[in-house]
Amino acid sequence: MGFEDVYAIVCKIPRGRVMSYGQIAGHLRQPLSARAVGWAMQRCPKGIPWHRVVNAEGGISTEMLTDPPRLQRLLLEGEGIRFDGSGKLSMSTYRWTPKKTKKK
DNA sequence: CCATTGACGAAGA
DNA sequence: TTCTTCGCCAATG
Repeated sequence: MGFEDVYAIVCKIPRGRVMSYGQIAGHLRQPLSARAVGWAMQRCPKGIPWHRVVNAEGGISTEMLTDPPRLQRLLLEGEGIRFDGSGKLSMSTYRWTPKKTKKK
């Protein structure tokens, strides 16, 4: 499983929706590789909607790591996503489930 | 080859 | 509910 697979899925996430690292790993048939997905995202090439990837709790994992800080949240809010008082979004509301690419 | 780390996550305490 | 531990994958020293 190459990072290309990860990027391919991320690119399919529609505007205003999100996916978690573990969810993406699951679609690559490797539900235990959430961390590897995170690694891939950290090195994601430009041009992909990286901000639509959040952790399983609906929280932002890049809060203090972007320039400027909280950039991811700003981008998501710009797509209409609302955050609660804990700085988290509702996964049940915004989670996106791509079609299973039948590529075993 | 082994140890450590990291945009993760589920299970325990 | 919050904090800690452990497992997993890929990359690095």
